[in-house]
Amino acid sequence: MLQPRRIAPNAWTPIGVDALEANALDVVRSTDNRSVIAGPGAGKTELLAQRAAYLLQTGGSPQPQRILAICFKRDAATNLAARVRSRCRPEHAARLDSLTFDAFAKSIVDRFGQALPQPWRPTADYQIFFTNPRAYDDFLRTLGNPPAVLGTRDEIETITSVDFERLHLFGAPLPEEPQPPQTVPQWAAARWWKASLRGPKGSFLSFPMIGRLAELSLRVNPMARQALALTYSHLFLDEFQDTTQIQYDLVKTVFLKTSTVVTAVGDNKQQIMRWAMAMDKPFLAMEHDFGAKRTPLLSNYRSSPDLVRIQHVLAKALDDRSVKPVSKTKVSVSGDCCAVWDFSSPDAEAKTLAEFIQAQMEEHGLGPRDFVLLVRQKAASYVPLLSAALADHGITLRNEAAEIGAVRLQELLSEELSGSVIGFVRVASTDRAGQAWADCLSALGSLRGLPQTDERANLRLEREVETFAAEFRNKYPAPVTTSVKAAALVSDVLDFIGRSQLIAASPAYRQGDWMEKVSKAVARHLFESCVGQSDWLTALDVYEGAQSLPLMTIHKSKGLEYHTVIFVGLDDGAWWSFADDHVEATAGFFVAFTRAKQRVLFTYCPKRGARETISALYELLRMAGVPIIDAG
DNA sequence: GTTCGCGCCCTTTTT
DNA sequence: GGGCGCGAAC
Repeated sequence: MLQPRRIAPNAWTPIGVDALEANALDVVRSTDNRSVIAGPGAGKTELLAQRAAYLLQTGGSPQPQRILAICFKRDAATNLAARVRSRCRPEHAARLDSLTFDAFAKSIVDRFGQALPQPWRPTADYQIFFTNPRAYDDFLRTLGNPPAVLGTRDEIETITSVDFERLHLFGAPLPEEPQPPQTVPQWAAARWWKASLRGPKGSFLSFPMIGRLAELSLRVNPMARQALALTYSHLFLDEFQDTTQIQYDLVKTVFLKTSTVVTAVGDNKQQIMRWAMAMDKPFLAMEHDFGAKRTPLLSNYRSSPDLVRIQHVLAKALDDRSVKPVSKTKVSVSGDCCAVWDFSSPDAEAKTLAEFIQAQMEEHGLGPRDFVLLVRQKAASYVPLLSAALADHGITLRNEAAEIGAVRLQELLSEELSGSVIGFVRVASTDRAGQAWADCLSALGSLRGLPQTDERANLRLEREVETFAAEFRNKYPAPVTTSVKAAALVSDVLDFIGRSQLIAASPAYRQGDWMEKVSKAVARHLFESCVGQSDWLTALDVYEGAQSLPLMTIHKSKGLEYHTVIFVGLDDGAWWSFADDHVEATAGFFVAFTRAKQRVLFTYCPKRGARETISALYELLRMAGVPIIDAG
């Protein structure tokens, strides 16, 4: 369905959905800054997708201006871009830049970083590293004595890695001219910056550092700043509750007091990244600084009315002013939509759950991907018992966080390299007219930088792929049987695509040995997925987990939805952190609960811990009328 | 070799 | 809060 080139604003209607609630439509058509606070299932990403379509199709974002959408996670950025592509003409969709915060900040440093004041200027070929608290501890420990006028070595010992990162390294925007340190922590922070910017092998930067450098490089470069603000008529900020001070300062420097219209969406009740430097009250800051008008969304398109009622009890505990959303779906299950199941042993628990899931799949015509097993932490430790019991009922369990060599399964699947290899295996084993061919050709075309209009080049490419597919079928007629063969397959595909093309499309592969690590992980996971499979398409299903029941942590489940959520282990053991920060832990509980469309089950087993520390969570469930059932 | 005690890790995104 | 690894002490 090709959308028209231009639609009059008053003739525009939402695309691909039945309707949008009044407030959502108001935000879609808004011309002022907005902060959209909306609970789970309210359609926040969908709202942004519709707004992008509206602005692009009605000329609200006039040519040649663009829309900048900044998300927190890669998959969210990809997802938003895909939704807009499916609703708009290609030339419209191409005017949306959907990026992660880190990619946005890096692009600024790459463009304007060489114009930074000399003391802050990184080398042009800077490398990226990922921080962990240990890195700060190690750095502080190996630091020499501070200048005597500032203090002593002992003072360094008292700096915690959290304070060092949040307060001393990134607590405030960088000054144009580095100031002489007045305190020992300031001296240590200055040493960190210097060591990172002026290393023997060039600069080594982390993303928080890149964020701060990006902000400074625009602050000292008004021309660049203005050019950027003029490029973007509109700015979208997704998952705004997770915004860090560094990211917010960057947004302010670029877009404050410009004509760019800002739309920030998120949900304070789902703020579970505070320990990762998320701001305290980002929406209040946005409303204060940008004069953003708060617009709540009041519908829940995900969960049944029964679940929404219970969700509201939890929501009240997180924010006593929260308003109960209106459920837009119907109940489709019988029995309790939510219950706590008590078990005498993890063994009994695994058996009962496996039986229940199989029965539910049959009763409601569901697949394994309609269910999720959620845990608070250490997913791998739950795997042995559960996967054995599930296997007895013909269900395969998949730990989404399992490590395949250096790469986590969930990340592996979103890697360009993995997608390419899988794409070629699919092409070689499916009909020439199928979707796989079209996807593969367009992906390869853009990797090689072929313009879509160059018919001759595209035809040549098509013939090249046909030849390669024929060779491939010859060499790998059936799923690979050895890990050596799997590695050879991956290598063959990479040779055909061209490693340098892949690197150009995904700069991350230039970094260190990341490409090597991902290739190895793809080969290993491919080999493991082929075991016992007689045809390629089934093996690919195993690779992608299309027929497996997912197991993951709450954090991983954010943004996802399932027919039935089974939370395993509602006990003090898994929720040890509840005592430290019960607000963030309750937000985690809320995120877990709100993934469900129809049913939420919690399991408890005394062997794993008491339920004293988290009695507040049980009290919330009791208040909502959720029964505790002795399940065996 | 075994045992004790201490400290650390749990939840994570990002080119 | 509990489990694990590591080094010291026996």
